[in-house]
This record gives sequence, C-alpha cells and structure tokens, in this order.
Amino acid sequence: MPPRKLSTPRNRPAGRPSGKSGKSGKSSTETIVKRITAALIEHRLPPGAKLGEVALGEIFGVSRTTIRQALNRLAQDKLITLMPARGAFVTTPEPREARELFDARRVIERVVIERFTASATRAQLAELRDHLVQERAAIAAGDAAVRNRLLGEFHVLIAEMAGNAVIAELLRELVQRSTLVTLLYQSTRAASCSSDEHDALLDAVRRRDAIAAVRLMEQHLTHVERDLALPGDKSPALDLRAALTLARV
Amino acid sequence: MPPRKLSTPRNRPAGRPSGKSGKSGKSSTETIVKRITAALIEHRLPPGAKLGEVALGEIFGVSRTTIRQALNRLAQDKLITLMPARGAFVTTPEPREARELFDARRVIERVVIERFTASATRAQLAELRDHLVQERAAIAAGDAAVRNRLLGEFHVLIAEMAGNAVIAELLRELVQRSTLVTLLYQSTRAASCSSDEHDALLDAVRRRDAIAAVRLMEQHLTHVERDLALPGDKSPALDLRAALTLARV
DNA sequence: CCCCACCTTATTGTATACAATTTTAGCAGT
DNA sequence: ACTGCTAAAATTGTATACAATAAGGTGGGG
Repeated sequence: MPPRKLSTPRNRPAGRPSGKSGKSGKSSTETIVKRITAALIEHRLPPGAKLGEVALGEIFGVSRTTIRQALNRLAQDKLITLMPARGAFVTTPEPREARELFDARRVIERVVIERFTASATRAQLAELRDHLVQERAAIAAGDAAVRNRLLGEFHVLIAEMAGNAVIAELLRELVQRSTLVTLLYQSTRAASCSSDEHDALLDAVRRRDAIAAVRLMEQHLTHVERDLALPGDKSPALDLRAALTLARV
Repeated sequence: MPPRKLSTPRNRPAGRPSGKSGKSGKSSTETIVKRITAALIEHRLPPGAKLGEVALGEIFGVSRTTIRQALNRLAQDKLITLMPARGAFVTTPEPREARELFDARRVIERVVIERFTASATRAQLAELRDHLVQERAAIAAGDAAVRNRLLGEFHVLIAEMAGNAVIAELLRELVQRSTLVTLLYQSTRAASCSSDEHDALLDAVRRRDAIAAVRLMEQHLTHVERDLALPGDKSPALDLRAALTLARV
C-alpha cells in the first residue's frame, strides 16, 4: 500500500462542516453512518473489509473523531466489528447468527403482518404497491445494490405501518443484519422470487386474509433463508483446514 | 533515533476512578457505559437529569472524548437522549412508547418462554431458582435499586437460555428500557407481586406446561404494565395546560 | 535454510485545543 | 416595573497532538 504520506491539509479550519451548502441539516456523523450503511447493504463493501479511520476521514473530509463516532454506531448495530487496537471490519456473520437472525425475524414479522392485515389502509397499500414497482424496476435493471436495499425496506415499511414503532425499529436492525448475511451467502437467483412473494403477500393483505398473510410471510422468510448457502454447522476452523489441505496439493 | 521517554506524560496521573488494580482488562468506555447504565436502572439518575460531559469526565477521571463515546452508546440504547448542542439527558419515555415496549416484550417473550419450557435443563432451572432467591432477598431488604435490576435480569436470563442469542440481545434492550419506564410511572406495591409471578412461571416450566407458562408470562407482563400509572393518551401539551390551569388558582 | 528477537512503522486509543452554538446575565427602552 | 436585545459564560462539536499497542520487516543465530 502507499507508504507515501499523502497529507491532506484540506480540512476546514474548524467548526461545523460545510453547513448549508446544499449538503444537509443532519449531523455529519449521521450522514457518514448512513453512507457507510448504504455501502454495506448495497455490497460495495464486502464482509471482512477493513475500515481504516484515516482513510475514511480523508474520504468524507472529516477528522478521525467524527469517523470514530460513526464506527461506534455501526458496531452497535453489529454491521461492523471493532477489534480492540486492530481496527474496524465489516462483520462476517457466522452461520449460527444467520439462522438466529431469520428465526428472530419470523417471530416478529409473523405478528407484524397479522396486525397489518387487520389495520392496513388504502393509502398504505398504495404506498407498498409503489414500493413493489420500484423493486421490480431495480431487478429488471439488474441493479443488485438497490434491489437488496429495497427488498429489505419492504419489510421495515410494513412494520412501521403496523403501528408499533419500537418493534419497527427492532426489525430495521434485524433486516439490515440479515441483508449482510444475504450478501455473504447469497445465491442470486432468489431475487425476483422475493419480489413475487412480496406481491403475493400484499395480495393476501388486500383480501384481509390474515391466515394466508402470516403463512406467506413465514414461507417467504424461510425461502430466503433456505436459498442461502449456509454451511451446516461447520465452524470456520473446518473450512480453514479444508482450504489448507487443498492448497497443499 | 531512539524514542526515549523524555517527553513528560502530562495527564496520565489523572488517576482512574476506582483505585482497584489491574481490572482494566475491559475498555474504559465499556466500564463507563455499564456504570451509567447501572445508575439508570437502579434509579440513582432520574429521567430528565442532565449528563454534562465535563462533569462525567471528572467523575470517571477520563477526558470528554471517552465520555462522549459512552454517551453515544447509551443514546443508541435509548437510555439517554442527545439533544444537539444541548447535551445528554436521561430519557423520559412517553406513555405511547411505554405501551409499545411492553407490547414488543409480549410478542418476544411469549415465544421465548414457550421454547424454554421445551428445552430447559435441570441446571438452568437451578440457576433461575437461585436468581429468584436473590430477588426475594433484595425485596426483603427493601433494596429497590437491586430489586429492579434483578427483576429485569430474570427475563433476560431466560431469553439467553432459550437458545437464540439475537433474540436475547433484543430483549435485553427492551427490558432495560422498560425498567426505565417502570421507574418513571412506578407504583411500588407491584414488586413482591412480580417475584411471585416469576415463581409461578418457573413452576409451569418445571411441569413442562408450555400453555400455562405462556399464559403466565403474558399475564405477568400485562400486570407490570397495568400497575404503571400511564396517562391515557394525553399529550404533554394537555398536561401542560392542566398544570397551568391549576397553578392559576 | 529456517526461525527468533528486535526494531521500525503504521494504526488505534486518549487527551487537549479551538470554533460554534446555546444559555444566561445585564442593560436599555417603553 | 416588565419585556426585548446584547454581551459574556458555559457547553457542545470538531480537529489535532500525543501515547500505547499491534503488525511487519530486518538482521543475526541455530
């Protein structure tokens, strides 16, 4: 890597970032968290990638202090893993964690969809239909990044509409993490399938068929999980040994 | 060039908070988060209290940088609320949030207790029995602080034993937040009652009676919520007007 | 030829310095 | 005397500087 010290004294004297120059009224930390999260969800940062503080600082034009705050936030969401005195790395979820994530989602989303089926308004259904159109567009355009983000947001959107903000927030975290899992153990063919299942789900809600909606949601989550290439219960050590054995030859 | 230690370590003698030797295996941020969390859960810091950065820094013997990291962590757990350029305050949960918290807990803990009833080992039951003894001791001693902590930990303990670490972590957050709620809208009489219900719950698990266990858990959570003096749906504005009307007289 | 100790280097952890904003106290005006 | 503005103090937001630690490279020894 570049040992040259590319000094970047381009930092503003001090104080707040560029302020109102079109950027945003949001806190800069918040902005950075969102940018990195988007990069993770859209698979521009692969699991295991190192997130150096100085590198990020130069990219976003802020000091390490601000970067560090953002990294702490991301670590608490389990999207990145902080290794003391080592640095921040994109989390590589273990198979066990992947299964637990989808299990937790089934527990929560079963209730969410049941309630939403009872309370959904026409406007909410229209919004979800719009969302589904966007999903289809991203899939048709082959934009895997946006596709993965939208497929996850669909679930969060329903949870927010179901009326319990606390549950919606929990689910948002779970969906983000399981998106990371999907990217790790992905099998690409499942994409359009997911969107079709979203469609069927909405249809059941429109018919106010709670039983069918719950069943479709559970099947949907089970399908997504099953389409992952989750190693049975193999620990990373076994994979390592296998890799080394092959390398020997 | 030999990097001799000729520079003066200016601020190291600031001294650690607890003079205990050698326990600093943990990160200092982690320690501070736990200390503040304990203070919140045990009601030594009331909702609405301001947590100034310099004050905390002096208390714990660290700089504002470290304090700020801890405050960010606590804010993400919703235990404190950060108001931009204003400071950090102990969260004052609104009635709506309180109801949503207990609703979320019912959704999750129903499943947790059902699974635990099926999988509980003798050793796990013994550990829970020990925990219950501690609860009783704290109640008998009139130690409200420890009591509240233990009453919450009971639920988290069961979730951890139920085998899904992700769900257990979600519940830990919910329990912490609902403990804060309990302290705000408390009605003290419910304490021993909770412990009795924990006892009944354990009994159902011992009998492997999943249906009873689920029912007892739901009733338990409903009781805890009902014992709160949650204002109906009054918004703070209404409370303010009422208060002013009374003050006028 | 390989392995180990030491040193160099890069990166993280923490403290301090400075800028900006909010709050509060003081003052003038009506 | 009370309300509205202005300046000083306090507090937060951000940047930089310094200390500690882990990774990597080099030379010497087995």
